[in-house]
Parts: sequence; structure tokens; C-alpha cells
Amino acid sequence: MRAPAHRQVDSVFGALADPTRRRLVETLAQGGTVTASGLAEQLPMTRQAIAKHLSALRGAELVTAKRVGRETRYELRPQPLDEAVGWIQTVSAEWDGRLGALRRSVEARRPG
Amino acid sequence: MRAPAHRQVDSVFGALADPTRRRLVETLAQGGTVTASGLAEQLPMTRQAIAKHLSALRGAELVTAKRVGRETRYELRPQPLDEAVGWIQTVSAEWDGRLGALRRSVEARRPG
DNA sequence: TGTACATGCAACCAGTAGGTTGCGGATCAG
DNA sequence: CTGATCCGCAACCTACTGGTTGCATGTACA
Repeated sequence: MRAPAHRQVDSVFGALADPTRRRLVETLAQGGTVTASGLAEQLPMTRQAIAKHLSALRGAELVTAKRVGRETRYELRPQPLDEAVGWIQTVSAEWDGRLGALRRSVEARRPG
Repeated sequence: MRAPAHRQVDSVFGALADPTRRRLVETLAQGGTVTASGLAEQLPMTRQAIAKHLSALRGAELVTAKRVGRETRYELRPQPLDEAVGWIQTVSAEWDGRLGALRRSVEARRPG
């Protein structure tokens, strides 16, 4: 792995920050329309706007693009989502651990 | 619950999209310095910039602010992170389910 | 071959986001 | 009281982002 995990977490959270992009991810997860034009029909914006969003998702490696004839099929690739979940769980665990330590210290201080 | 979950997911992913903000969350999770001035000393930017970021985190309810004397103590509040993880897991589950259905259909079609 | 559809690329535009500086108001220490 | 902090608010600037339009390319098909 060439790129450090930080970069990926960054691009993944960045990609997920936009509601339209999350909507696209949801649609792709459900196996919905997989071309930019098809997706554009379901949303109030241009095909090019959708294409840009798909490009961002591809940048985060959340989506793969495969050209089939004259159309481009997009497919979800959920692995990078694990990176995001991993970051969150690390932070949560650290926080919980610290809370646990605090709790123990309080109980030690007040042994009644 | 007054605010629909969508809004919260939106603000949470939005807050987490910025590297500086994630850094702040990590520091707070480790129980590090909890005032804007203190955090500013550890990062190459102004106290006001940090304050803005903390404001964004507070907007996502990822952080609570408590005034103590002349300083403001910030504390992590990890619950909203669960919303984000929930969204991701929903998407992943749908995708996996669809892949499972596809696999079953393929096997049914090719019963050798 | 000619027409219609699906893309990609580039230019352009308005709004927002991240950052800075410059205040003025509280609060603690001497 | 005075000075040193710590803070919040507001104005301002720049860069990026989300969107649009226009155009040129490539593929399907009659």
C-alpha cells in the first residue's frame, strides 16, 4: 500500500460529506441505475453535475467505472467505508477507555 | 426526536470531512487540551480558526462546550458518530444483500 | 451514411468554507 | 485598579465546490 490510510480516510469522509453523493451511494448500493445519465434523471441536476460527483466518489475509490459500449457503468466498492468506520471506532474506543479510566479513578478515590 | 436523522448524518459527515476537525476530535478523545487556545498552540493556525472548527463540531453535536471561569472547556460527545456508522452499515448491508441475491441467482441459473 | 444517444472536457459563475485581522467584553492575578 | 489572558463577534479575503452551458468525441442502429 503506497498511500497512507490518512489520505483515504480524508477522501472518503470528504466524498460522504455531500448529500447528493450519499444519495448516489445509496442508489448504487440498492443496485439502481448505474449510468450517469440514468442517475441524472432521478435527481434535479445535470448529467455533468452527477458525473462530477461520481468522479469524486471514484477519487475516494468508493466507486468503479467500467465502460460498456457507449455507456459507463458505475459500481459501488464499499471497502473504503471500512476505513471510515475504523477511524470512528478508534476514536470512540479511546474516548470510552478514557472514560473508563476516569470512572475507575473516581471509584478508587471514593471507595464507599 | 425533533430533527430527522438525515440532518444529523449530514452535519456529522460534514464535520468529519475536514482533517483539522478530525484532528481535534482525536485530541479530545485522548483527553488532551480542551480549550480553544490550548488546541491552537498545537496546530499551525489561529485560535479563531480553531474556534470556528469547534463551532462546526458543536453544530454536529460532536462536542459540548462548558464555560468555566474565563475559559471554555470542550468535551467530546461521540453519540452522533453512531449515526454515521449506522448509515455506512445500512449501505453496506444493502450492497452485500444485493450481492448475495445475485450470487444465489447465478447459482440457480448454473446448477452444475 | 446519417441520426440519436451517452460521454468527456473546458470555461464560467455564484456561494460557501477555511483562515486572518481587529476589536471589545469578562475574568483572574498582583 | 491594572494588566494579562481567554474569549466571542464581525469584517474581509481567497480558494475551492457545486452547478451550469457549450462543444467535440465515440458508439449504436436504421
